[in-house]
Amino acid sequence: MSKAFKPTESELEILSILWEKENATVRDVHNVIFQTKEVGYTTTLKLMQIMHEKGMVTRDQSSKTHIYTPNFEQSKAQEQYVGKMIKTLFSGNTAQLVMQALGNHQTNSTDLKEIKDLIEHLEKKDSK
Amino acid sequence: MSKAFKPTESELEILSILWEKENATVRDVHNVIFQTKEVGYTTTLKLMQIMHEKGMVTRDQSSKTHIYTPNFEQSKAQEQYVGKMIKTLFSGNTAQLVMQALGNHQTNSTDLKEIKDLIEHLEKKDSK
DNA sequence: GATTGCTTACGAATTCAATCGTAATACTAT
DNA sequence: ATAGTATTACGATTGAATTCGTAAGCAATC
Repeated sequence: MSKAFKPTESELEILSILWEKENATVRDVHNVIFQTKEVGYTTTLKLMQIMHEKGMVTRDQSSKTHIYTPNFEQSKAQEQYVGKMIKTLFSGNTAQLVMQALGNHQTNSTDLKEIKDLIEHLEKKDSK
Repeated sequence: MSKAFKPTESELEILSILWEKENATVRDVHNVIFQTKEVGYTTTLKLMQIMHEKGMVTRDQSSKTHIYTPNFEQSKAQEQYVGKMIKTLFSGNTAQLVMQALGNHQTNSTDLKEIKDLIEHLEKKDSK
């Protein structure tokens, strides 16, 4: 089993911004968070410092304004959370999660086709 | 927007058991939790009492041993968590979540067919 | 070279989740 | 009835997450 990766709510929010942007300064991150949450700059700073201590992010401090980079693959987090979600929220029923996701969230036709291809691939595998 | 529903880790675990069983006593819930987690009975009790205070569960206290029932639809929780997950873990890409789920978790052929039907239905809708 | 404005560093306070011990209460079987 | 067992109630503790205030450092500008 790979190392347990268990960011808190706030940490996950910051990570998601870092994943999106590849890397970012505290100011960058704070600006995004501040759009939806009234929170002080030093709060964001502190959180990111703690994340650094925990090894969740790397930081380049060569210039005065530090630049943070996520230290975990987004895909790892995805795997973990999807698994947990299927278990605790969908009683292990993967198909139900899939249907819920597709039913409630827009998906373009290219992506739909891609999913269909995957399913057909799985069906073949299944039958042999 | 419906009321914010934000159970803690432990509360979600308890809810998932209640959803599974329709309703349950503290003992029932504790037995399940205890299989994977060394935790005292009164801890589970306390958690469920707090959940009751918060209105997350209803309890029938007509007999000495109370019976708890979840006060939120599982489907509501699913909706909310799936939405949040797509946003923070998949940068809004629903298809990616679907592929991740299908790729990493067993799904039987009946379910696969059902998903395919849904997709075809969506494609029709899309094109008109 | 003073002033202004960001930035980091750090400590402290606050809040909250989780855990458990103990006591009171009800139920069961002897 | 009494002893034994299971349940609820409740308070207290612990540890972690979150928040922010203040100080100190650095850089650009007047």
